[in-house]
Amino acid sequence: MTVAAPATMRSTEPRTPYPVAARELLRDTLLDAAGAELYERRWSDITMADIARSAGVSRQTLYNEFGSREEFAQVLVMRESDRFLDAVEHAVRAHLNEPAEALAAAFGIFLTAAAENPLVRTIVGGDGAEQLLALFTTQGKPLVDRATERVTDVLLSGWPLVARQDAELLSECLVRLAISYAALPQGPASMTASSLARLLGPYIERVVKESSA
Amino acid sequence: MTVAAPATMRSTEPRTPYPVAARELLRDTLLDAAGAELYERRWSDITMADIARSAGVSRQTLYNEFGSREEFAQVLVMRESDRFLDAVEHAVRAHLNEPAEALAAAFGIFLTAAAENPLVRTIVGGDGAEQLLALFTTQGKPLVDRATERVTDVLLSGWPLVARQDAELLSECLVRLAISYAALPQGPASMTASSLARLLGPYIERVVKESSA
DNA sequence: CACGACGTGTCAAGCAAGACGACAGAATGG
DNA sequence: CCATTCTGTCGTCTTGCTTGACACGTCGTG
Repeated sequence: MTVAAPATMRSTEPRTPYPVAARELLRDTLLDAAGAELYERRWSDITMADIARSAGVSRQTLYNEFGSREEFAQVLVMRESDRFLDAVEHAVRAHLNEPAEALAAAFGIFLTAAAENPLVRTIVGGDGAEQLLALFTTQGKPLVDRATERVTDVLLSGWPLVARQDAELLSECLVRLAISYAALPQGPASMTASSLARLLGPYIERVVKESSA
Repeated sequence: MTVAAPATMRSTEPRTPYPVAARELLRDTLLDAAGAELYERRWSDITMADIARSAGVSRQTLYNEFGSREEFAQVLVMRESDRFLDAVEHAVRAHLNEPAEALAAAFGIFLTAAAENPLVRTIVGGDGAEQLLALFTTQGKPLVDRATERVTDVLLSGWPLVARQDAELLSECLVRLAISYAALPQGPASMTASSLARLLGPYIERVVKESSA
């Protein structure tokens, strides 16, 4: 029962000053508003005015904060992908001893989550989300780069002896495969996950083994 | 694994508009700042300027938001007590079938949490917190009233047939006893809790029985 | 006792962020 | 082809936070 000393009261941790927190809150509120709208309408039917109103803010502030509809969508997608990466990271850390298992678990988690995620569903499933879809594919460089970087970091922190180049190659391919299967699923998530584990298992075993030799 | 659909994305729930959330955030940040300061210094050594600075805000906004040092302290204490009441509420709901047990559990939780809570510790333990102490006792009407009301609500929602008057009497006495034992502990928390359960058990059994008759 | 130092509470002026209204340009649909 | 609607931008107005100043009361010190 830790109600007695809430996290906000630990003196050692650096509490975020209000101005910073307020800005963060503003951006989050706007992104959340968009997310909520996406639950009901498709992206092409949601106007900037809708998002601003839904966040309780003027359209101008939305533009001040994000520049344009494009950029806003970019950030929205980015934030969502970060959440996926959190889950993936967690899954990998739970299987540090069996690399292939880690891969299967991470992919399983990812694909399951993706299948349920409303943002992903609206993109994959329906019309009117072409703009968003592009952010994962043709315009997806920022996303792929960032995701690759994060996955690389996870790999290197979990298996420090693996060569960075190997980790980067693996990460990028994983990210691309993840996006591909999220966009166009093939059979159940666990099946896909284990298939990929079989496919990439040998490579993983190899680089891990080499590193520990 | 619910990472896929974060709570902030449920369309049905009423998302809080930014202006409201920002205000809330401002107040919380200030209160948290005070809490953090209380970890290190005593209340009488903490200036309004300290709190404002620690929250990353000007002294004036602190005054705009809370009026005076007194009022600020009042709110601070109030918020903390609300957290305790959350814990108590939770404990009670876990023992809806055995009223006396519920009482013992709630008191046990409460006293244990109070003993560990930094705010309470600074008030009970040391000098320089007389102003805060007063808010629990001589100036404690708002706190006692509010706490009594909340406890009454919990009781009535758990045992709907109990007469409101009985619940109110019991609640007020419980609140007052809780404050008293928090301010001046007597032996271990569990001991005190069971003693009180023995003391008030008969009354509780009585009103519950009467109500179900 | 008088004095300076310090904290509270208040005020006015300055400034930055958001709200509001309006507009050009592009896309959409009747 | 015209009307509508949305995007993106601009200028003005309002609001809220900041800054600096000051009166007042309290405390510790010479």
